[in-house]
Amino acid sequence: MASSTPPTLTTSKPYQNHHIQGIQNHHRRTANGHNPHHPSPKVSLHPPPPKTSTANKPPVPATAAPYRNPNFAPLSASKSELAADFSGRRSTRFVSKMHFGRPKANGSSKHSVVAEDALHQLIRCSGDDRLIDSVLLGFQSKLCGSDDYNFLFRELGNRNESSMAIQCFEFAVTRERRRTEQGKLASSMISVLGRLGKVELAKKVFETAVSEGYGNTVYAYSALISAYAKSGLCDEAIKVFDTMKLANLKPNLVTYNALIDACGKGGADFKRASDIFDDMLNNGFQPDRITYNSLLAVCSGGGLWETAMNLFNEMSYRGIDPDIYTYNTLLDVASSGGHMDSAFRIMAEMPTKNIMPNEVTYSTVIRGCARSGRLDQALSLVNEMKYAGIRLDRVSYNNLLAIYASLGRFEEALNVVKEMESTGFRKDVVTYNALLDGFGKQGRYDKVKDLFKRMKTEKVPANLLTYSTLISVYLKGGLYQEATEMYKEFKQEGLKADVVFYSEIIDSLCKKGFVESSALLLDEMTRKGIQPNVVTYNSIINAFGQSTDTGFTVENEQEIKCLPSVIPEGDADKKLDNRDEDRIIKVFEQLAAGKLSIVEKASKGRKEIICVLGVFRKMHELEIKPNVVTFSAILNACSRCSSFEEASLLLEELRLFDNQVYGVAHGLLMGYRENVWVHALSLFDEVKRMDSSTASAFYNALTDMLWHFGQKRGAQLVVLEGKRRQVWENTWSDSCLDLHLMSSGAARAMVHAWLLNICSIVYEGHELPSLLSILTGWGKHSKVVGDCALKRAIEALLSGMGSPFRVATTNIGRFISPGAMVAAWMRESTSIPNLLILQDDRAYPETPRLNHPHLQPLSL
DNA sequence: ATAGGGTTAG
Repeated sequence: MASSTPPTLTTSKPYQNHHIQGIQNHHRRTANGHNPHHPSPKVSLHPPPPKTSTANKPPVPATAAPYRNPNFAPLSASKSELAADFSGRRSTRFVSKMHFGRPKANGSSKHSVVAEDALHQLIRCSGDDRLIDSVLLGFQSKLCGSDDYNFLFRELGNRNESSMAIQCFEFAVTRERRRTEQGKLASSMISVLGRLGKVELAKKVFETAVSEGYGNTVYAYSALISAYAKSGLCDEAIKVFDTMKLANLKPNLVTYNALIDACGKGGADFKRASDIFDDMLNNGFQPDRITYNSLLAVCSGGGLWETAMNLFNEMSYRGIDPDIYTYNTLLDVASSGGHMDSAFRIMAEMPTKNIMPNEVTYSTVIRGCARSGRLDQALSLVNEMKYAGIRLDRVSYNNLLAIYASLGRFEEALNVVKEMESTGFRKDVVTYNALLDGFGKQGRYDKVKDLFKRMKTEKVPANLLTYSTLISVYLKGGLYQEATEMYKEFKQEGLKADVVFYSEIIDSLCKKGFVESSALLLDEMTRKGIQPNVVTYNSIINAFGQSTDTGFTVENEQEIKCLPSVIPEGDADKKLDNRDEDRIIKVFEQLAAGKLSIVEKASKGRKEIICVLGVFRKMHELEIKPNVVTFSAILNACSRCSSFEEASLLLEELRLFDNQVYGVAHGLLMGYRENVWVHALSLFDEVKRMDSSTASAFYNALTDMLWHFGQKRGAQLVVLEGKRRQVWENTWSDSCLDLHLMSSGAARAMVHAWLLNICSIVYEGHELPSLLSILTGWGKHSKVVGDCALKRAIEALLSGMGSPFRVATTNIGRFISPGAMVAAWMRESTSIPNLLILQDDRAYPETPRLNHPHLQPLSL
């Protein structure tokens, strides 16, 4: 396929990033691979045949077992890497997920009773180094070897006495003569520190051990790798691994497993993990269950559902039985990617394999349900869980109350809190943050203030998240005074802002229309050494053209410049240094004082595009990789442009970021549909690998943009392709059309196609169902300003055609008409089909050379 | 050496 690339797709790029290489690589592979392209993009107005999914069935091994079964999707498949790259999962996720000090599951500790004695005596002399040494001296002869010391290190660590643990370690290691025993002590100490998240201390112990001559063991290296893994420091773990090879030590299975684990916890691309896996195979190691479980965890971070399924199948092919970890991790991949039907199927399969779902299983799937809006299912799972005799733990409770709180169902949320407390769990910071967020989003500022006070009286310390939640709640509510107070308190507490903190403030300001102030903070965070990420940028790009009541001016124009790169570097630096200011405070105080006010609309548009282009420039400078959300945002921004010229400035950004996406968007926009359709299809293949809301958002953005600029037929083709791929998970039947997940452009294109289909039923002399209905919901998925109420757009469309559809009295998001009336309307006028058939404003004849046989014109 | 929780874009 696609060997002759049209010129639009080969334009050179300002910088080659992995993403673009990923796409190219991917295409090379799939072109020869086992996963042939969609056979025919022939457009039909009829619903596609039900998708026959093979993803869930284990492939049948072709012949006698090869070393690696070629039937399985290659582990090093670049498509996985691409999907991970493209989907824009948050990179900070794993750090926030860590919980250190989780007690070890296997309770078979090999320590002696004496060790427990020693522990208690040691704890009593906390803080007195000499006393500690004398206690240790007293026990020296009675403690038996590394098992006892391991116990001491771990227990002291769990009691927040890691410096005492290290003292014990030093005591033991200096009195130990045997190298191997010293080595064991060191590995044990390293892994204890690692588990506590004290990776720097672990590293120190390791380095000392190496220089003293007892640390050069595969165990010490593996322990350090694992320590980095637990802190999500994948790069560091890999560095240790490389050093290990240089030191002529052979990694073992545990080393490899720890390294793969590091990839998962560090949010690395799947490619990295699979390279390690390949290296492992090449060195003659057979992967075990933990290897696969760790690989599955990498999929979870990258949202790689297909890859996870392949791995799961590959496991059974190798005869490795899944365990509860396998299932829970697999469920995590499914649930976090929105594949809830698969999640339920897998969960139902567990008991048949004699693996019973536990509280982790349930909370994983419940969370997935909640995220994909399946509230009823989430709640019935909670009941199922209770019925099965699985007690809710802290995570489950917090999970559940967060679901209620986020829906504004506070009574139920508070009931969960009560139940949680009656079970013996006190409210923790997670509980409070969820409640604050929930009440805040509903504008219940009285409750927010109340809760925050309660938090203090109950001595639950507020953390970074608490403050960032509060600040953005107040900003979005226009309570600038309160936002300022919270920010001041946050600084007083000595908490450090991070990228998420800034991003949230930036987003809140954007949502209030203060795009330029946001750009200012973007500038400041960079200077303070906090790297903005793609989410930060996407917030600002999304804000482009979103009109709000509030514009932006400053009393002193010189004071604020939104285009950091335009200011000569030196000047800008000097400005900041001279004042040593905190711009957040400055912006907040201006807001509170009402000094940021409305600006003339015409000049606002111009200012904004300059500002956003400056933001793009900085994104390039920092080499921040855009993701599909960025692309959707750019396309949505195009839809908000009033002129083609303005839109092309934005499209140019798309081109600089990604030629394939640009090629498709631009090609369809310009009417080169026939030439780019093959590329469009392969782009849609990529998009379909993402979670469903990401995928539908992209389709929505692309169709809105095409529709906005008059390429209605192109928009329709995209929509039909999306429908074929079940992007919107919606129904299309002869009696009902469900548009509720679609943007207004996509929905309108869809309505045309659907009515045309109805028309053909009528013209063929068949009877229509007695009632036809079109569901719109509330149209929150369209980003086109002034066009954003899907319902209104559809209403206008339907009435404009003189159709008999009317809003249902029982459901304002639904248009209905008796089938007979629709049939009468269609028969009445011969011009209906012409009304329904969409045309592109710009269309070019097909280039004969690229005339693909499957690109036939749409026919009735 | 392996599993679930709270924060940012859509």
